[in-house]
Amino acid sequence: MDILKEKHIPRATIQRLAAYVQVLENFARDNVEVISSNPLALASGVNASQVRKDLAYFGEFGIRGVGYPVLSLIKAITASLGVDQEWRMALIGVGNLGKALLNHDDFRARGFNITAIFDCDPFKIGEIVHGLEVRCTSDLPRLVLEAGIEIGIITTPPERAQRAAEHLVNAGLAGILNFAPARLHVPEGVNVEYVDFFDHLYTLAFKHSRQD
Amino acid sequence: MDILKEKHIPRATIQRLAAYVQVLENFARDNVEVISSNPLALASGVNASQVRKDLAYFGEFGIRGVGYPVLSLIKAITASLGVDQEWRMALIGVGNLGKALLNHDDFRARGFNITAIFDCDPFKIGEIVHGLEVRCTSDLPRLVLEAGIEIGIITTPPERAQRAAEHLVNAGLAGILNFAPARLHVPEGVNVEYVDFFDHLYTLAFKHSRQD
DNA sequence: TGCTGTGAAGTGCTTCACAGCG
DNA sequence: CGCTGTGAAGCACTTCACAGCA
Repeated sequence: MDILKEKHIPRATIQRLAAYVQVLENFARDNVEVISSNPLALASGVNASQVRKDLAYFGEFGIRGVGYPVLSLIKAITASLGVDQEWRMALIGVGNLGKALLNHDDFRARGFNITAIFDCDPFKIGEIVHGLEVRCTSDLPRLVLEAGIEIGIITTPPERAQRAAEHLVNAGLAGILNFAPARLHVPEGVNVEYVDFFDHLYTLAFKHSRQD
Repeated sequence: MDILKEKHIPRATIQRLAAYVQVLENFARDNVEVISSNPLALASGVNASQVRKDLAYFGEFGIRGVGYPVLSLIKAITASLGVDQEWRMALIGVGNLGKALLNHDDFRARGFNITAIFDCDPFKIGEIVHGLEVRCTSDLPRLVLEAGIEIGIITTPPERAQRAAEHLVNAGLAGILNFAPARLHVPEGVNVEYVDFFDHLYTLAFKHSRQD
């Protein structure tokens, strides 16, 4: 593939690549050295052509007649997505969910570090959670610059989510992971990802209602 | 629309309906009584035709020349999705994330109740978390029947997620919300929804890498 | 020979454009 | 007149089918 031609990559492809990494890591743990698109597709729950097309967006990682070397494929995918480097994140909203995410070691293990935490509740400011001091959101711009933060996480109640987003945008962040059940309005160029448990619960409830 | 004709409804539509409910609840809070597809679309971040088409899958809820009555539209959507009733859920894996979800009052507020919790760590069994006793997974089938549980939540580490899924399927559950970073293999007819934080983080990282 | 990489065909979701109704 | 509801057109993603290479 022409490396100069920045082809559009479907959002669904990115999501599947994340899944491939998961299953490839399992194969690697079981000392599988080479895998072809078929078993990889089976384990990921998708079509084999889909796997090949997804991977081909980023380069030619396979060996014809053989398959894909597992370890180098993991590296190729993570490098293509830009997740082979460290990412620093700020979290706004140190409630139950925020605290759980701070204790969730998987983030750090995959290179996503929460390095600063914020809350606008004066009773929380100064508290130490998981080794980090809770700061006032007014300190955000300074800390973003000092700590090289690139992604913001919102774990506030829904009614405070929009304000939190504005704080993050004003501090210069262009990527937001929103756990609050609210739609955010942000300027062009700022990316928001919604982690919405109710999306998923509603889907399950709907399918359950229909099946019986 | 013909109520007898069970048209296929796109998965994306269900997700958007969950978003519409969120923004409609905000409008209701601000005492907006009627809303047309345009502002609803704007607030939800989608196209106005999309809104109308999504709603039309389930019936004719609008008044031509006027718009949609906010309160009755919320009721119509939740009823269509089957989320106007109580849903009972079992949770497997009482770690940090599991405990955070137990403390997350929004679930209960929207009719999704976690009524039984399980872990296979013998040190955790018997512990009381958020008013519920941690049980051994061997008790699952009995409690599912007794408590009328319909949805299972997996918050175990990834290597135990598949076993947890098998416990849930064996107990007769057909809906699983999986928070573990692992793909699950389940029989036909069982629905799995993946809440994968890394999906979203990878997407943000990828877009960020490309934009600069 | 076997499996990748990829144009072409197929499918399904989204957007348009307007008829229809309050 | 304004906004909904909807067939038709457009667009994007998925799957097929096979050429091409190890």
